[in-house]
Amino acid sequence: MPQTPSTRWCPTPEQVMILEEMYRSGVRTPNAAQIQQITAHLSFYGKIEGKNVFYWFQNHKARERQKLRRRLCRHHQLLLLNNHHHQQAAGAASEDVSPPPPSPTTPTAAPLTPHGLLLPHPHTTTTPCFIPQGYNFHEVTVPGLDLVGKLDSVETLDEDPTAGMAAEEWMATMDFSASLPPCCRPLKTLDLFPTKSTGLKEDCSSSKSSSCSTSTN
Amino acid sequence: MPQTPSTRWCPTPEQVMILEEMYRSGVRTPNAAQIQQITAHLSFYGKIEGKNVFYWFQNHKARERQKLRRRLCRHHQLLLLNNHHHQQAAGAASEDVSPPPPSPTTPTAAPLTPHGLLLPHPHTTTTPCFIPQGYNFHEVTVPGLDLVGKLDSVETLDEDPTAGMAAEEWMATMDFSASLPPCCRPLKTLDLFPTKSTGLKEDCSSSKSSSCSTSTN
DNA sequence: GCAAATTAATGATTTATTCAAG
DNA sequence: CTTGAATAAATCATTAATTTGC
Repeated sequence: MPQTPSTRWCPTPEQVMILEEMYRSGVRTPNAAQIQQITAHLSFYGKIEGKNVFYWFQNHKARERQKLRRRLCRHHQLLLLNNHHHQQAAGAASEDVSPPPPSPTTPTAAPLTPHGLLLPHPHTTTTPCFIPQGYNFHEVTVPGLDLVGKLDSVETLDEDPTAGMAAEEWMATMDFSASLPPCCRPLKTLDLFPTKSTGLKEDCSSSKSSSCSTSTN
Repeated sequence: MPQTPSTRWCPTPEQVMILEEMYRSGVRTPNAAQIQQITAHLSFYGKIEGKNVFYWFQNHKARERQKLRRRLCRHHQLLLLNNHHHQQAAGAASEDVSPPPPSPTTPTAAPLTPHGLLLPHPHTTTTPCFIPQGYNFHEVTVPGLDLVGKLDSVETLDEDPTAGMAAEEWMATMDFSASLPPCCRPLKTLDLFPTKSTGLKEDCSSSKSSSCSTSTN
């Protein structure tokens, strides 16, 4: 018998297909209920857990972003190079970089508080490379698709407790604290247990400069 | 009646005290079972959920690290300054930087827990600034404490499926996919739903240089 | 004293980074 | 090398402290 329980989830092609379709349709950070539904749906095609769905979207989102970033970076560098060498090099970009919409009238006003005060900590981070602030590569919601269905159809609660939920919060929907035996309420003494040792990282003058640097590993 | 449901958890002093005590005792990233127990314990003192415990440890860990980092930074800068000016300035440090023990013969062996368990992946990251690799500021386990108790006492399973679990994984312990009504297996069509728009950030050549830079606002 | 205005803490979310299985 | 899994860092957002003018 296979004694290797295969520690990690191995998605079937159908599962991947469906997940990708959902992603393409705009799903990025499904909430608890949505993850439940997706999981239930995909479990028809193979073994799957909620956390698999959760991680999949997390990873896919991150890696799409990273991919795009890399592409834009390459594009940028090419442009610089071309500008430098004074060559026109029409369609030289090796990959079709989806044209970043300049977002003509992005309100992105300065961090002015409703009180009319300058914010002490301008969260509008330093304008990256040349990526427009509000540019989201895949937020477009293709309305004609019905692979991705109404995920919040069950239980049309009016109060909808898990309304704005997203990401990790889904883990909180089931308050399992009630699933404990009633005997462990005042649990007077607890023993200590080991923890993972993670040393300090980061520097005083952190200069990450990581992304897009054609890592030659 | 208070119509403000108070979206976020407001820990009671007792809860904070206990959590801090646990942290001091070495708890850093409790796993699902541990979180369950802690939650059950703390729920005696006030409303609390598992995710609150999870977040608390996450935040506390991060912020302790950050605090220490800052202190070390200041210390470092002071040292540099003093070395530069060739002044001895004995105890000039404005804050008591917990002296990073040079640990002459720190066996800093792999993260071996008191239980004799090897931790999954030590994440021995790139050596930062000047912080010794295996230096964990609060990993010391004070053995005489019984505020923190044996958290993994319930259910001494032999197979122990959630053995090396930690952090977010606790959310996966309850495979709620089974808690769904059996009717929703092949869920043929799902409707799309809106997602939060989160734009790109980060740069190609990111140079944040944020921390420790005595911001003169 | 107090209440609006700010600031500091900190709970909650999202993003980036890293590890390692396949 | 791809990608599932896990963790850390960054960020957002709300509450508590604290300040400030009256």
